[in-house]
Amino acid sequence: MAQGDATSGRRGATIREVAARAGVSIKTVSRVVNNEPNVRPETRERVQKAVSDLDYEPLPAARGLAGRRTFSIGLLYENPHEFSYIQRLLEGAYAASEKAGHALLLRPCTDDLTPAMVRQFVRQTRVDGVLLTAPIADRSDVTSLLVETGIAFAQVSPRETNPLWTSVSPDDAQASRALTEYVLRLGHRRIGFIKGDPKHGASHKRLAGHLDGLQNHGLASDPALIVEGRFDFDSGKRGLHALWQVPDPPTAIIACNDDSAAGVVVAAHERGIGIPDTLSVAGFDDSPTATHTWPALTTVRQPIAAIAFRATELLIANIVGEPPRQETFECDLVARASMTKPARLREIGS
Amino acid sequence: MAQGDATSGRRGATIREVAARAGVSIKTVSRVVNNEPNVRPETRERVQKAVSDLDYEPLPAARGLAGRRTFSIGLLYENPHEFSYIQRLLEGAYAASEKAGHALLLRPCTDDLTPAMVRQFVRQTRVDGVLLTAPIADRSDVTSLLVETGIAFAQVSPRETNPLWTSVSPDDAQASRALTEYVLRLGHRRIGFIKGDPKHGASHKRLAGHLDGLQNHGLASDPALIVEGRFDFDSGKRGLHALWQVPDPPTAIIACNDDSAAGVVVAAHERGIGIPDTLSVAGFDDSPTATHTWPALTTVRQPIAAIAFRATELLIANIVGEPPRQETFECDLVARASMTKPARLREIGS
DNA sequence: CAGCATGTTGACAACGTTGTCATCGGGGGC
DNA sequence: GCCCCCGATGACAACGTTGTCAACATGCTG
Repeated sequence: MAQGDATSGRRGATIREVAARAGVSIKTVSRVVNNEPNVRPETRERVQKAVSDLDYEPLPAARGLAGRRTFSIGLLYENPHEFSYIQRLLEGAYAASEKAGHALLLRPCTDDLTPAMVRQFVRQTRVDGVLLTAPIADRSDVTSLLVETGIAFAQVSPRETNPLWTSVSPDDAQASRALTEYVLRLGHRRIGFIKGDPKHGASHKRLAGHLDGLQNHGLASDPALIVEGRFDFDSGKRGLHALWQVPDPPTAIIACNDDSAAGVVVAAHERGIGIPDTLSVAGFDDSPTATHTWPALTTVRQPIAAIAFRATELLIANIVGEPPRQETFECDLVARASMTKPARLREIGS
Repeated sequence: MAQGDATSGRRGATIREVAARAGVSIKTVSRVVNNEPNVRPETRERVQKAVSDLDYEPLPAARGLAGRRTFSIGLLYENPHEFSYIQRLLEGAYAASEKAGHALLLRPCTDDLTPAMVRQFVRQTRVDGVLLTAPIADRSDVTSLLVETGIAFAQVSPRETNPLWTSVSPDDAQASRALTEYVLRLGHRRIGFIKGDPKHGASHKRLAGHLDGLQNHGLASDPALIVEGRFDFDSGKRGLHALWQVPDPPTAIIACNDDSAAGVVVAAHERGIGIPDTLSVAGFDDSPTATHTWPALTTVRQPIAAIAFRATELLIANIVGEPPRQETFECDLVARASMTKPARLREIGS
């Protein structure tokens, strides 16, 4: 099977030829190919041999026409700030699709996405289901449309889960709490926080986790230390400027993703603020950016490829009748040079 | 899913219903929908009205089965170092696919891609054609396979063009020459060059353009100033270390992409080399990285979304019988803070 | 005015698979 | 020993569209 097939590579074998070679009806071939029950093991084996002998591959168009399934799923995503995020997501989604023999259809979106556009995509492609990635996963007009039209879907990193819908998310709140507690353990007491894009559920969860972490250590949060952001580099720069104007400024800043953390680092350089000497910085996502800043960023690694893989698996399972599930993945703290003990503690030794 | 009940609008109109409403045969509807000639304008209009009244959308599966086309194209790409590159490429390819009413099927690849894998992808999905992005565009085993099996394809940024094949590329050599001449005009005479991944045609073209630029100014290239690289951040760091060991080190470094240029910048910081005071740096691609380093990178903007858009258009045109074409896009120099005149010239004024 | 090319339209047969239902046998309950 | 049930298999009709080819109308040529 390593070399080009002996049969004319032009047109593939049909189910009829397989059936003839195995000495069974086409229906039986169909059963074997689709892993249906009620086929004698001996027959199944014979058919499988014929299939591989002829290098038979069922024609998706014919399957789609005769059955109801197209064996393809759509992936809706909004052009994100961190390109590596969507890239790893695609990787995971593709791997799961391929494993299940499904095609992955792309549908890049912008923030002016309307339900009508989703409807057209679905009607045009006839995908069996769609993967909704954040922040589209939280568009209730989109989910309503899909529920109404009976199209299966799975949410990746939605803000809220719904027991009737399939969803897979990182445990953002927990990860953020752990990061905050790590910062506190290093000795920081004034911690700035730059929020993420409010459209993304992750932004809210990360803030909530941060506040939890502070509370766990008996600290009240200072509203002046929490500033707006939108997940982009400039947000980080603006965030630093805002936080540096606060009387008694922070000794550490947590930004809601690596891009904005990189913005903090660069803005700090521009103002001559030493990192991590004067200011420690951390981000989220462990994107390439995290290791390309100087110094490299302490961050939280999010297994987004695994999350997308699982979401795709669950989506396909749901399409074939499994009940919806909601799952959560743990994230890991990645300590790097951008964050150390505060100067106060370093000076007095320890 | 258990919700098989056909609520309103679940199932779209068929060509038969459209034909009945317009008072014509299904074949005529087919002609109108496919923009075929030989339909009276009056009839065409009547059919179009029926189509929009019923919100008719032809079923791809049925079209694929009856005709030969699936109205879908595959996109093969290798997980790149610069994620934004592939992201913008997807954007362009999607836009063109959508405009032409085609679906875009994703096929992420790794560097262990074999022709057999491509073959399986094509046979499984039955795409009408594939878009080969660099460096896969240069895999002669892959192009041979596609030629043999008669699958249309278009190359994005191949190393060499072939008059028989469709390809679209940036004018890397010209852009690189322009960048080098820009650096020379600033007054630099010792220019380091960090090569890109040799698998990519762009790497070779950028080097060639650089050498051309030097030659145009009557300068010989110093082999010690040209070092290996692979388009990644670490290449840039290694490149700086290597170039800094050269007696009479460069006052400017051109890296073959922004990621490796960012590596140069960070490595320089680590060694206390001031940028751009002591060393000027430039990259290629104008990725987000270019504005996220400190200082921001002088670079060459490559209109990759437009390139992908055009490649997709040409691919689809080729599928319907147009002859192959080879096109080139110009690139723009983007000057930023990472590159200035050499210190030598700044000190003596001007 | 006959004859012929050309434009417009429709009837019908594919296309390759799955869904439905019928058929055939054999094993177990009574 | 009879009957029923169920597992295994196949015949055949969809599924919704396009390709082929024939039929008919129209306008132009000679």
